[in-house]
Amino acid sequence: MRARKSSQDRKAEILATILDLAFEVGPAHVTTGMLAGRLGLTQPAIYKHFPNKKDIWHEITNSLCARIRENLRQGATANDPPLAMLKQLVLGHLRLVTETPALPEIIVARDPGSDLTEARQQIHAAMGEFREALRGKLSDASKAGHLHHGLEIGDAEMLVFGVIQSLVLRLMVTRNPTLLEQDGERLFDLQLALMKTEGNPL
Amino acid sequence: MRARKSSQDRKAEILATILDLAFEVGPAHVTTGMLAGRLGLTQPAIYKHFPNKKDIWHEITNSLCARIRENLRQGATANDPPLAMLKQLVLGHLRLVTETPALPEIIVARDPGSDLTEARQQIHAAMGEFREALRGKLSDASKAGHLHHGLEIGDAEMLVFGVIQSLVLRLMVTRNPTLLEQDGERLFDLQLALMKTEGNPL
DNA sequence: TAATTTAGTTATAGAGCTATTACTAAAACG
DNA sequence: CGTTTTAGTAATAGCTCTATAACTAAATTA
Repeated sequence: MRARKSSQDRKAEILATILDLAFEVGPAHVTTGMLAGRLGLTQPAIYKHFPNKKDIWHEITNSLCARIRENLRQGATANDPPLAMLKQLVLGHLRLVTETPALPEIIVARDPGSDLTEARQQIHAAMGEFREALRGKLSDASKAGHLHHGLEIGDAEMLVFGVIQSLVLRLMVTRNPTLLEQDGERLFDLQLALMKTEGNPL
Repeated sequence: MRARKSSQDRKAEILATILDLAFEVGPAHVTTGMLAGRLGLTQPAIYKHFPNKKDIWHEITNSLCARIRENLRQGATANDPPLAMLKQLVLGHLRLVTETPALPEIIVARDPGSDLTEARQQIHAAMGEFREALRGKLSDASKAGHLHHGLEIGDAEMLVFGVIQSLVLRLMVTRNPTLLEQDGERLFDLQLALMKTEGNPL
């Protein structure tokens, strides 16, 4: 019986650790035993802080969705030109993924039980709002004449989202989050330069 | 004791079914029981055809890698202009994913045991060759002056791969492979039009 | 047609995971 | 300081999954 911590501290530790483990072994394969082991506890100790595993994911979900939407609000309130706000949205999201590389793992996770089903659905919903926000900024930019006319907004959104996806898949394969933001900014600027009205930008 | 089939037929059935299930529930969550159930057999029947689960994935891996590389060769042998060959590579890969939507699931799968580890590694290797091939075609096109000079080949590769990734993630979220090829061709053409030397292409 | 092979069955060992129960001792509180 | 609360433990029930063993009957082969 060692190192007894306050419930609040321990809960926070558990939530942070489940995200670490989710990135390492995949969200669906994080066990209560692993979680406890990493915290130097026995497996049933987890159940002093959460009634069941699903509820741990529930809190993770709320926190991640909140952070996705926080980024969304930042992009929405500023009064910059639409393409600057678009860049803020994209780089903000890449920063979130860099800080929490478990996020894309959760997005593509499959789970046998229903522990992660709610998490996945909620995060998909928040990501849907993110894509809507991208679309909104692209639409504003297009109306302001900043993009090639004839460029469909839906297609532009797919291309911009593709920049993010390309980087995120590389993260999932290499397990290395460090290059995301750096390469992200360069690629985003490039993709946008290609979509802008003014001629040869390179 | 019903419907006894030849070993060859049954093996093929098992391989086809594990891919179906991998798309439905995720590769790591396909159980021998599920597999047998879908084929109208009992769970241990699977072990009359494969010594263990890992070996089923091993055969799946070989078959998928072969198909990835087959597409690669088609793109390599033709004598078309480099950007036409690039398009062939990309659309060929999207066709493969449409026919076998479990492929991206395997690429991002995490498994607790080591059943899928080899599969994932081998497929990552084949996908690395695919990206190398994209890079090669883009390099040829660039040298022939078909692309904006100043466009880094590595960046161009990320953007083209991003088109694929954007579509693949949508597939994983919507579970609907039907739109891949159709939208794929349009988005690829668009991305390439933006990267081409000749001015405003829209 | 009789003997052999083998695709299939039932039963079960053994491992890992979630969650509960009963107990223990460190904090918090009066 | 004594009582209460609660973060922790050990033990274990119950479930699911992989794989093996022993057996059975449908095909194949002699």
